[in-house]
Amino acid sequence: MRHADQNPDVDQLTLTDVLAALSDPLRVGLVRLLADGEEHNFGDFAVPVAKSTLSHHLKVLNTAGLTWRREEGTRCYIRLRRDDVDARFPDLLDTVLSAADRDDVGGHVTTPGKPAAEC
Amino acid sequence: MRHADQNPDVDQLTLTDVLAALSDPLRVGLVRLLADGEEHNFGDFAVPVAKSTLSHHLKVLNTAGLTWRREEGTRCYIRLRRDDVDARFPDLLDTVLSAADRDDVGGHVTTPGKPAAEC
DNA sequence: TTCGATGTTCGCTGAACATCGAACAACCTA
DNA sequence: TAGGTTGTTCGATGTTCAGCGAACATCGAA
Repeated sequence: MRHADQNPDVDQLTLTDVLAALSDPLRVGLVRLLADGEEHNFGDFAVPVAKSTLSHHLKVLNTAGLTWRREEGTRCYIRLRRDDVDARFPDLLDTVLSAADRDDVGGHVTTPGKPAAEC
Repeated sequence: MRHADQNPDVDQLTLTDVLAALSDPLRVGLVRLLADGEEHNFGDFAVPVAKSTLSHHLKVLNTAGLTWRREEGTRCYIRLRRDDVDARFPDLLDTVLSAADRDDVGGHVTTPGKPAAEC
């Protein structure tokens, strides 16, 4: 269940890798969901692709340094690496997320039932 | 000398296309040079690739909506579409250019002799 | 131990992309 | 008219990428 090179070091992040990771609508949709700051796992993403494809996209986000992942038993929890990305590329994530929200980029990425939370 | 679909309309620009165009170090280098706001042509770019490759990259930037091009005789003048991009995706270009400057992304893209200008 | 849930990895495919050199078109100039 | 300059387009080549299903590993629960 482990990736070869997970959670790269902050100073290994490159601008072009981050931009490449964000140049796919599905991945932008994932990042928008992750932008709540919470930890998520696969079940939290309702995407119109096979689970192997979802795994691939989440791996791209992780190796680009956009997400942090942590394993617990058979689940892996994923969270946006906002502070690290902000430290490395100030304002980039905010700017992209704002634009993505305005245009609803990756809007086909939703959450399933998600029981209204806050309880 | 004409491209099929040049200078796309402002509201045709998509976030992911722009980010994809900016996910290549060479193209980021070109954009950094273009960030002076001036018009440039091929001769202004000293890049370590064949001229057909340079043509390709400039076309990618143009179809993504990042540059404006204008033909005059046998030369084509290229300029950054900063106002349009800013209108469509506020702060994005500034943010990316700042990060690119800090990391010197695309630093291998330079200007040749460039006779000190301002005369 | 057996089953279900959760993700990863492994081929595999078709599409897209970066790169080159060569050929071409358009224009300017001598 | 003959060259030279400027940039585009056209194969060709090799790489990367998105996508799938199938197989696998791991864990918790029955």
